[in-house]
Amino acid sequence: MSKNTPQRRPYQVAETIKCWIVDRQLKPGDRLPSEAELMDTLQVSKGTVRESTRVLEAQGLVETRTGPGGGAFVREMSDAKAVSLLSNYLFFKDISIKDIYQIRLALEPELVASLAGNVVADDMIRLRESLHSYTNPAEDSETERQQHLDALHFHLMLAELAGGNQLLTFIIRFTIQVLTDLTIYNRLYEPVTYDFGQVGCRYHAKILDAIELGDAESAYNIMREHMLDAQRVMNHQEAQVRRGFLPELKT
Amino acid sequence: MSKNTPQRRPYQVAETIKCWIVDRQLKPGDRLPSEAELMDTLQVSKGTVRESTRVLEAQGLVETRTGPGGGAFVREMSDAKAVSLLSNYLFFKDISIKDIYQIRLALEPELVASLAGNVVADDMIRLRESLHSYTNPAEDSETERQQHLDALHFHLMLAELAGGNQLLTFIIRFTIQVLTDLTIYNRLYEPVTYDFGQVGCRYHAKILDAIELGDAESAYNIMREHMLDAQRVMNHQEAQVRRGFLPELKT
DNA sequence: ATCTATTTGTACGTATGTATT
DNA sequence: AAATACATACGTACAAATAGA
Repeated sequence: MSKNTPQRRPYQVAETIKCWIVDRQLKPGDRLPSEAELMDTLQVSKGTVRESTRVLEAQGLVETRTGPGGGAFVREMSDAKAVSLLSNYLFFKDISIKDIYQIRLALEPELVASLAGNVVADDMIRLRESLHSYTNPAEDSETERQQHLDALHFHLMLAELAGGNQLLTFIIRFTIQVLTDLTIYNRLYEPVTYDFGQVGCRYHAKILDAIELGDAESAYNIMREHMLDAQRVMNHQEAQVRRGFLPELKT
Repeated sequence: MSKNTPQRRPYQVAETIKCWIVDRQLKPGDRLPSEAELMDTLQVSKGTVRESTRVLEAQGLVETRTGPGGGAFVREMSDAKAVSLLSNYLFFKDISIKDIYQIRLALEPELVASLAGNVVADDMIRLRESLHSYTNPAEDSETERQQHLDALHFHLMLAELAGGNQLLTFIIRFTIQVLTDLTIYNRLYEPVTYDFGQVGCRYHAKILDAIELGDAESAYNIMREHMLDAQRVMNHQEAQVRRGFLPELKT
């Protein structure tokens, strides 16, 4: 143990604080010691303390506020931050549209099956209303694009309702985020030889019916068909996922 | 836009550097400007530059080396880092064993189906050999535990082979990592009323056969049965996933 | 509304450690 | 072995934000 890891101080400090969070069972909102206190108890300089809090902040574990009563506070990582960090992981890897659809094909049927019979009336209404946006054919390509986004948003709403499995929700959210970004920036889905809005709407309506009836199997099967359908069209899309970082959000 | 975001300088700098990476198409290994250069061109102090570097490092985008020719270098985020960041996201969320298995049930059949007929002989041999570890019943509980870990590792090996879809690989890797940690720390799978090693081995062997034959459908079905089987046992495991952070690795 | 106290945020100077040449 | 080039760490001073009197 002589020539040990030359681990930098800021990371030692960050690890120490993570241990505190675990051991003392700190909850989101709990305050960490002030910079001055940390400097004192850990015997490090101000700069080092600040670098460690930046690390924890970047990892989504804390947020900092200025002023009296300010400081670093434990925080539950936001969905957006998690999505952003995962796209950093994929930045140098080539993810294709096909890859995204392979995952959607596997997960979304499972999702709606677990949703069947477990959606409150209020949410059912919201879901049904969202379909209006793309029941009718689009007139221009701009509203067409908007319809695609709304259709994607429908899947997002479904994912959000699966409070039961938050990891599942997150993964689906991520895939949809990728497709949404593509639709916005790259004008995916064009040229349209296939009416996504119309066909999608029919599938979505049938899925909602099955969910409302509590028919998990039907919901599963219809969603699987829907995804297979989309996948077939998408297989011609060889486009690689855009290389870019998601902006750091202020939330 | 008057009272705009009071975004902190280190984050502005980090964003700027991210833009450089995108615009100049920097690759892993490429060097960023030195601290002194950054101070000069961005007109910020040393402390600010260092804080931004820590942020990028924490997000897995760069690594830093000391000495001449040292500095900050673009880096492809390691798998371990990505797993670690995602578990930060889930830290305050309650993920159960059931949740993990719901995802495995959906994804792993899809995985082996895409693997069918696409595994080179060399890898097939490695896979087959790994089965030896748990073909025979364990004598003591310690080797039993090791068998479970080896069986999980088998699934990990499968995931690694799916070079085609790296997002899929990552997600599966993550679920297996969670279960591995649980087996190590929490002594999951005990008491054993069901012989995981034996049953698992039979499934694994059959899956390998199907993969070798290029029979995607069989591979899919067998894996699905395997997962359903495991899920049934696991549904009694109400254990929540351990709260803890993965250690920052030096790699 | 103004002041004041608290706490983070930024800048700058200096010294030390580390690896390459 | 020595000089060089770079990150790492420390300390201080001051600016900015915010809550409370």
